[in-house]
Amino acid sequence: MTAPRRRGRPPKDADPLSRDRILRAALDLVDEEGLDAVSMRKLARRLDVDPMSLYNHVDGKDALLDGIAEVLLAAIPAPSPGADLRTTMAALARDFRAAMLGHPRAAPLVLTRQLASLTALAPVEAVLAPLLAAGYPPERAVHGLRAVLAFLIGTLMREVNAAPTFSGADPEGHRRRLADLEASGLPAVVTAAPYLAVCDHEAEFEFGLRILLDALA
Amino acid sequence: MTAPRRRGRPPKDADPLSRDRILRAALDLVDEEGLDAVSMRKLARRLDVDPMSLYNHVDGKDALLDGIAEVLLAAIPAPSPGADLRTTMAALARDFRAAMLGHPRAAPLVLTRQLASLTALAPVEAVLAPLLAAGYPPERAVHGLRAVLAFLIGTLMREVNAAPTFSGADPEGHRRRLADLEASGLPAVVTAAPYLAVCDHEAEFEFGLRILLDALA
DNA sequence: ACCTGAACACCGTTCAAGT
DNA sequence: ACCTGAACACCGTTCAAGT
Repeated sequence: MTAPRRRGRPPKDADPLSRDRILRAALDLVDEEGLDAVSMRKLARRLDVDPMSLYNHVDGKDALLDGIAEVLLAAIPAPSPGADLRTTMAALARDFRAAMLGHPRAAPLVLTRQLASLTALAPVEAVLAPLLAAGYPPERAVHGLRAVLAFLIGTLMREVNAAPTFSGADPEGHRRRLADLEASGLPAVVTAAPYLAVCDHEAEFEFGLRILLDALA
Repeated sequence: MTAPRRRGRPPKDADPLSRDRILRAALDLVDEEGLDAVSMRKLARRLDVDPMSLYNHVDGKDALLDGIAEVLLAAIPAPSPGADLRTTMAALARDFRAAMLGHPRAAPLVLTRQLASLTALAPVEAVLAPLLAAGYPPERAVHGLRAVLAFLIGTLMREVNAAPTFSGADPEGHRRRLADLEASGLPAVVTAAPYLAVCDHEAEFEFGLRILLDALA
């Protein structure tokens, strides 16, 4: 059995606390138990530390959540410059999506919050450069960038919030949804019911990305 | 001074509690103090009622938030059927946006949560009908619907989260953002800096909507 | 500089008791 | 059927006390 913690600094054998270690533990916590389960106290318990110790490295709960979002954003690989618009944009969009799907329960933190926006300047450069090279006036290039970003955020929000059943094989749920749609009596809804009752997120993502890139090219 | 509340049913002169009255008070609370400020106890205080009384009409805090989202969705006017795709879709998108901007602090509830999806079948019909009439196969019509919806959600999420300053006239913040962008040294970012430093949400919305409708027409 | 514990002002919700 | 209050198991954060 371990001796009870005394006051003051911890024995030197304990791993020192650090912002980095805290953020990694927080992301683990979100992955395992979801966003609502995050609390300073529970996180401290996981790190075997007093709750107030966290405040030496993180500015409070809100800053902690911002920090998790940053960790997620940092996982997006750097864009390789120089390719044409379609290639660059599609690669960035797919990498962004992959990063979010790697941590679906934490993803709303980056999709929902006001990103400091300066943290993500490299991808912005990677997208704007080919747009400008293609002769877009800067104002229109920014519009294009923002339209694609909005689509990305909306698609991913749907994807990470969707019940895991909605996409995959849950025959019972699927049958019930289909029946509900067909019972609506609305003609176009009834016609499209088989496609409304399921959602292949990958296909939706690729479809939307394609028509947006078509529109910009 | 008012006599203290006794146990049991309230005196007959008090407005009876009801799901509807609770949801309206909750929406007011969100509008005034933001989503984080919503608590069952504070809401009960506003209604001059014991916190536990709310549970007779609402299934708990999560159901309360769902209820607020439904109220917001219900504020979208019914689509007028029969017009062509572009007219219908643009009208629906603008009405949806207007409803969210009417309650920007509550909007994330409908943008973020898994809508029961069956509550909003009328707009789905209104969008699918002209797509099918234009000869779209049902599967592609559903793709189109979902792409536009994703764009809408992403745009509105940015809009309701953005600092009010980012769009309007805050010369100091604007100057600082512009300086930061120009200091990045990234050539495309520097070129587009004047447009990256501000965001006219209305213009972004109309631009994205236009290119999506172009792509679908 | 960093860690700790007690304390304060809150939460959501269960449950038994009222009318 | 509906409302109430006490109680339980939690929160985030301030502040003084430790080393």
